[in-house]
Amino acid sequence: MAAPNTNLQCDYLNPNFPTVNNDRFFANHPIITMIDRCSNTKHLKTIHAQMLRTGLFSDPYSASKLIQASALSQFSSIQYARKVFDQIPNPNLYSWNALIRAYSSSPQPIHSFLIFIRLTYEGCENPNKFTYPFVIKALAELSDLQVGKGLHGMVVKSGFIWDLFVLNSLIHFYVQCGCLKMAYQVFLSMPKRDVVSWNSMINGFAQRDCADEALDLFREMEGEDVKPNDVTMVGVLSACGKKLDLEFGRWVHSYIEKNGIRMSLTLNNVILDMYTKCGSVVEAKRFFDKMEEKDIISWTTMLAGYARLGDFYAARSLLAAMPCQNIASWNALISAYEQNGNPKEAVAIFNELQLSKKAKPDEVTLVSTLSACAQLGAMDLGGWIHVYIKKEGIRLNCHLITALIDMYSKCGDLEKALEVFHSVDKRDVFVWSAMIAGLAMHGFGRDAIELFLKMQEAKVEPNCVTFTNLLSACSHSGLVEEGRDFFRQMELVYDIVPVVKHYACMVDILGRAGLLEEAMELIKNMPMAPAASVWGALLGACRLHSNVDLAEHAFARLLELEPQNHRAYVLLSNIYAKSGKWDKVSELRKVMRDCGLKKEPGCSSIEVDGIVHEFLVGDNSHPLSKKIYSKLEEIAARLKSVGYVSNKSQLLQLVEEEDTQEQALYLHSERLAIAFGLLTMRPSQPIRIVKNLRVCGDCHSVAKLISKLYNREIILRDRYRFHHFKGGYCSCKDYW
DNA sequence: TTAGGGTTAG
Repeated sequence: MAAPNTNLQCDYLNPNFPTVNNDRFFANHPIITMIDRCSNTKHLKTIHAQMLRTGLFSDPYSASKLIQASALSQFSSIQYARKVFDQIPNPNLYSWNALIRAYSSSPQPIHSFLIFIRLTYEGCENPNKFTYPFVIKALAELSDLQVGKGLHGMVVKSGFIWDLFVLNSLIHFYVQCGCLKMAYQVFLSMPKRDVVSWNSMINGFAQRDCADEALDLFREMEGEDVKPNDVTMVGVLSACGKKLDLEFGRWVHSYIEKNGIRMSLTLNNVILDMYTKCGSVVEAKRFFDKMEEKDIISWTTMLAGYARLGDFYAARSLLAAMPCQNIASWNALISAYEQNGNPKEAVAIFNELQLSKKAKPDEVTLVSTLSACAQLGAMDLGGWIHVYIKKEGIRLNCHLITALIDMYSKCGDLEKALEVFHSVDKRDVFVWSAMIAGLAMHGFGRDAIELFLKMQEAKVEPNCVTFTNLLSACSHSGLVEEGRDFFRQMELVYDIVPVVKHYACMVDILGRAGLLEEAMELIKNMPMAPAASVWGALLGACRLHSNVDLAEHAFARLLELEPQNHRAYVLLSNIYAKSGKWDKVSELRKVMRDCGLKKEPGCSSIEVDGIVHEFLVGDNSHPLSKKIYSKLEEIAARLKSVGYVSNKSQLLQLVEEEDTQEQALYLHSERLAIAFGLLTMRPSQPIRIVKNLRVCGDCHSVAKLISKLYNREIILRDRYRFHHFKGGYCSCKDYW
């Protein structure tokens, strides 16, 4: 490169030199033309130095060229660009825009907005059509709806509201903030839409679980004079994946090939993802093998496909075969295990990851593992993760907060759950709903309702999950009138149409309270077909209130939907037993035997020093088995000494929990777990037990007595709720 | 005639 002509310095400093009104006066200056040919930071710094020496840097146009290269080129550095910018005496609008743009896609988009604010105060020109798209993009990154709406207002006032780029950025912004209605409103308001407008809207719908709307929009787009491109197809395929619509997905795949749409790596990955999500792992693998270029996302997508289907062997092999792993690859495996009902394996993979140090756990890893802990009732590990989060300074996002609240609630430590809830200042609908669910499952119905009111004060809109949790709170606490009110308000006040789940909750509330006729009336008037859960709730209520006729009806309907539902048989059999219809009991058992139906074996787990111990009914496989059984005998003797007589009717019934034909009551799994807890845990530690089935009446009475006789707190989670046994009482007030 | 917006895995 030739040395720059330093003589120019004299010209520029010469008072007779023409005044620079034309911004582009130095456009052809040798130093400035060098900027365009510059290919690395070192060279750019040399040019910068020359510009300072020659005084060229004081020329706004020349400075803006330098800003452009430092902020937006391939070798750009936002820190350097900022330094340059801060030295410019009078930056022109181009320089402001370049910096706003660079920050908008940087890790700190907030600076984009801060510079924009400075521009409005200090700039010698007003923001233009190139300014708004980037500052709006920054606000989209920040998901700051309030500020973004303000900018939308500024755009309207400034007259740039009809600029295609500005409108497209607004669509994207509203989508990012989850305001699909506003995004669509902007979309509809556009006099002209280009492919980016359509893409933003289609992808917005696809991302926000409105797959049908996304696909409808794609069909509409086909009727317009805008050709879809690879980005369009990414949105369309992601909608297919969400809808599990394999047939349409295949059609889209061939559409892409027929129309010669550019096959980007992203598009390839999304096709792969669509096949795995729609359950066609064979087509996915075929496609994967044919892909010429694969990145870590391709590998992880394929791995997640196997894992979701439960083919953990194939998933693990793929993890081993990957050219490089990252935390996402491990997350795919952990979350698949966790969501497939294998929480123990999920925890095992998490431990393996920690030992191997092949990747560092991130928020997703921790959320999945916390959820596995919640399922297992593994509070030691859950608490350890909480400490890890604090120690590593990991930012608590709403996902993590929700997972922590859920973990502590389901592990029986409601106080810790509440502590987490109160310690944060940002709570979304999931955080509130998780806390409501926590209070509900521990029997604090009134507190759950109170929290719901606070949620409204905080201006957080409830969703359908919030109402499921609220109704379940009413059900566990026997709050019939409140339940009826919430059920009515859902649609009227909150515009949330009740789904089957809500009806099942409502049947449960009415049924438990003995309002069986009203429950039946509700079922008759349901706008959709009653699902098994609805009949199950009614059947449960019939057991509580010994209504044989209605039970037989509910049983028949339930079996039409789920012929293999063994719990239904057990429930009906118990209803017969309670009414002394022993012939019916044996008849039902014969049917069960003939159909090869076996009841799920009762299983209770207890975590001691970070290790989860599992006990099956009548289990003697535990290394401390002998000690456990002698402890049980000691317990039985102490119970007898205070006049306790076991509930024989529980023995005669085919109890929902265990087959008492084979096992005496004191072999119920929760009793083994309690005995083990008494043996191994410090007296100050509450005994926390997780059971897969509902606790039986006799074990419930025994647990109450043990809590008094041994002065121990026992916290038992069964299939439906929590029981806190303390001083001879249970938190459920025997209403469960 | 110095310039821009939209996309995928967990």
